[in-house]
Amino acid sequence: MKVAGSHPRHRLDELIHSPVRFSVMATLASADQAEFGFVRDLVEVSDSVLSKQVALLEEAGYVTVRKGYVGKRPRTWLALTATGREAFHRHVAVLQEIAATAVPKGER
Amino acid sequence: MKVAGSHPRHRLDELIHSPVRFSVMATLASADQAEFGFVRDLVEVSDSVLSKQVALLEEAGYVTVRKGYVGKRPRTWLALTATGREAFHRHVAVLQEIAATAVPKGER
DNA sequence: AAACTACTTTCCAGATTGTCAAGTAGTTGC
DNA sequence: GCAACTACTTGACAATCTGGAAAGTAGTTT
Repeated sequence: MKVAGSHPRHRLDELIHSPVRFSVMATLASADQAEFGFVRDLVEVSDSVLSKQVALLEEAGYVTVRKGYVGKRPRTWLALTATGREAFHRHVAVLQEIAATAVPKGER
Repeated sequence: MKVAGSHPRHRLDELIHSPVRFSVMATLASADQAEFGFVRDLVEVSDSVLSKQVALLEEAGYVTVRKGYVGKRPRTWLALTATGREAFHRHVAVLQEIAATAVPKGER
């Protein structure tokens, strides 16, 4: 039965879909936590872009930002929340679902 | 060795990344061809959105648009080009590569 | 001849994204 | 002790991008 809003596309998480945020989430998903500078260099974004995108992810409750020191130098650590991890996995599952779209023969 | 532009994110195809176009490409990837109306209903977009997005994919050489008739009613068929199919598969591979980001222990 | 089908195109408003420059807060070098 | 530097953060701003609404096109049916 065909229902409005049933295409998996509607279940994509817009916040995660942007390439930068997707990459940041993927990075954090593979580690308990990561330094701001490490993520910035790995994902290859500017300080300002990472800072702003992380603020959005934090607002959404997907990422936590912890500030501390390494010696006397300030350092910021990023980590996924449980919610963020779930949202990321769900988003990836939806992408796969879309990518694997199967149109039955006869229909087209 | 770490090189500028090496994060897989830079290899995402911006044209394919948009949810609507990604869904359209996925649909076409699973069939030889599909009717405009079929794709519109499956992906759940308006005529105008599908028409515009398809025009972009056509310009890029990813999709071909064939107009014909079923009886006396006009009908439009969409299909991926070989280039479009490759671009789609490459894009999906890059998404998987990002999703599977592995940060070595010790680094973070 | 008016309505309808199957799109296409234009106008437009709102949201997103990135760059660049300036700001903050504390630290180090001369 | 003050200018420079580190590690971000914030603000101003321009460039898209996207989608909705509505009008347009071309041919068909009632």
